[in-house]
Amino acid sequence: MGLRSRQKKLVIVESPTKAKTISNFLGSDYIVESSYGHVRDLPKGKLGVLVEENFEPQYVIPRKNQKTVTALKKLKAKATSVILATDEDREGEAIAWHLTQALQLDENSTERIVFHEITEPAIQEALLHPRTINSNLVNAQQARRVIDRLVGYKLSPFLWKKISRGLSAGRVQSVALRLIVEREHEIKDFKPDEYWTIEGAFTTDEHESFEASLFKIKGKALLRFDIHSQKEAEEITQRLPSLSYSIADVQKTEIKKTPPAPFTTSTLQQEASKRLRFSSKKTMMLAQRLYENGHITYMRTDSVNLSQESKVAAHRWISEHLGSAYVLSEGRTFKNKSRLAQEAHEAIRPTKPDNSPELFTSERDETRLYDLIWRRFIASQLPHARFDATSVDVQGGDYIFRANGNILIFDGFLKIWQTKFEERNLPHLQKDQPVHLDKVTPTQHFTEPPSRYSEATLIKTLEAYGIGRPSTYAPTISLIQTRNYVLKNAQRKFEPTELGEIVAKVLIENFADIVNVDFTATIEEEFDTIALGGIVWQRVVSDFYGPFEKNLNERYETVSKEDIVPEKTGILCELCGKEMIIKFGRFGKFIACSGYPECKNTKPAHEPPSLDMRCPKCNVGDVVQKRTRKGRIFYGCNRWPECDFASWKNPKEEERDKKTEDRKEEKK
DNA sequence: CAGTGAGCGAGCTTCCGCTTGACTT
Repeated sequence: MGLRSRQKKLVIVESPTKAKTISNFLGSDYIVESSYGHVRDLPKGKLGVLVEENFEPQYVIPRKNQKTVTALKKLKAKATSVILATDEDREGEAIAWHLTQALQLDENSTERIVFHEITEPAIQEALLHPRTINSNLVNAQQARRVIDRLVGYKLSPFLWKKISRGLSAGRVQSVALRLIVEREHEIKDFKPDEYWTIEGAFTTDEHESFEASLFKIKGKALLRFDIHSQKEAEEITQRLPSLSYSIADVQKTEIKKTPPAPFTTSTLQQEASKRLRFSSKKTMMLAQRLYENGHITYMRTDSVNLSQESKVAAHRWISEHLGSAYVLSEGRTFKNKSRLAQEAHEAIRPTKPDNSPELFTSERDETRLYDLIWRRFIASQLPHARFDATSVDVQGGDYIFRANGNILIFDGFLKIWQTKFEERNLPHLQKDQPVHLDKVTPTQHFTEPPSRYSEATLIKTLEAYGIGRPSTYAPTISLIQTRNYVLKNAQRKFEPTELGEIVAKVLIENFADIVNVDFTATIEEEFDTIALGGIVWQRVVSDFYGPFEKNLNERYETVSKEDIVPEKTGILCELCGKEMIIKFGRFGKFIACSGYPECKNTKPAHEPPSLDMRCPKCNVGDVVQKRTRKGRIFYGCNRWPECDFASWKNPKEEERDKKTEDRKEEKK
């Protein structure tokens, strides 16, 4: 036994599930183990970057990784050799390199293998062509890590000093916050613009009716604001009834709708939020369970690749259950959008496509998420949907109306993946056929402000800018909420808190180019140059840090706490007579006595919004709207703590509901 | 269901991106 185990080779990957899969392919000559992600990192308690010594990182093995490293060291001692088989990207290469350092392996001779899919032939093939660690790729990761550390650990203390302790800033979280804050400003500044549309109801001689919208006047297509007022709309509508109308043109085309790609982390989080109302955190927790129980492939991915086997399995399921009309002759392939997407990774899909959700029994939410993943995958291998689109122009004098018809002729992937679309039926119409205008309806519209970000749209936006990774979308969204920078309102949309507004303002005014959506994209280009061996990584860090540090030092001097949150109020303390001043805490501004700690008098800086009704409990105070620590709205008496009335429901609405109930009772 | 800050001065707060269990209430 001892002799046998000494002959084994140790293969290290990053996750235990991947280890198990590969172990099944490799048999008894190999032992496959997992590193559980990065084994070394910068220390949590200090900067950990020796800026003056060419940005030398001071890596440590965090306590929680000690056990893993000790175990791997033991296995290494018994093994004939070690093979590093982590992902073929920047982070994967760095994990491999940190392993050589933590396990005292020779980084220039330790075997490094990569594969483009986790199948037996692919892994056997990879074992035949080992390489060594690509230090350029490792260095690109070090630059990324060090810049993130410098930004985070230099900007956060600035906020502690100038605003309040415990705050944070970073390349990713601060841009997320900025997006939410700036969207709020756009909404606040929005001025609605009026415009009108004119609809006509037509009938044919055969008494078939249809609707069309005014589309052209004197050969000129109407733009959105061409009819800007009621007066303009009425001028047009007056002229229309007296004209005689006929069909000027009929165009028929076939429209194809292609199925969406199978899920990545980002699109899964978006759809689960939209369709199931799951937070990204909940989605990831459920997906992790599905993954660990072998039901789905890995849930942190930005790739839309599908293995050939999975396509074959989908093909089989489709032909058995949906019939030959739904079978594609060849599997459908999707292109990866993300520049950093990993060819070796797959989209999130069911591991056994035959396990359709009806057969699936487990916790309800888990099943619903599986159902979503399964449908999206099957749909991706179905034919496109086809529509007959008809466009009909109706002319009367100088005026042309247009009607659009849309009829589904083949549902294709829509059979499995339902999406909203409107079918609109038009009667059979021919060119030059006369029609009658029965009714003209002018409609007033107003442009609407952009909508606040939801989890879904925020993740979509961050991903589009290349900010954050599949493993960080959900944690980032949690972080800006636990920091009290943003809240989710009743519609599950993000609104900045007073604190979030102030933090964003300070960062934008003083560190504009860092909390910018383009910052990540710009440095990613630099990281690419490092990865190709075009520049040393410390040079990139130094070019960034020089100007950054200079600016930071200046801002420490020039930005005063008093400018950010002025303290003066002019109010005198009713307990001790000293002046009351504005203080800034975790929950925003509040008013406190300047005699602290002798006098601990405080009051809220903002009066809570009043419902303008008597407190139902004490009949003396007024009911006001307040928020709990977590941000949830509740209603209480303004005489608190003398009166302890509190309710989740709006007591005014409750009263009204009760009255209508009573009226119903009376009628009976 | 309803909060919050400083200090002799020590020690701490904080980033992003990999990956899962292991402290206890």
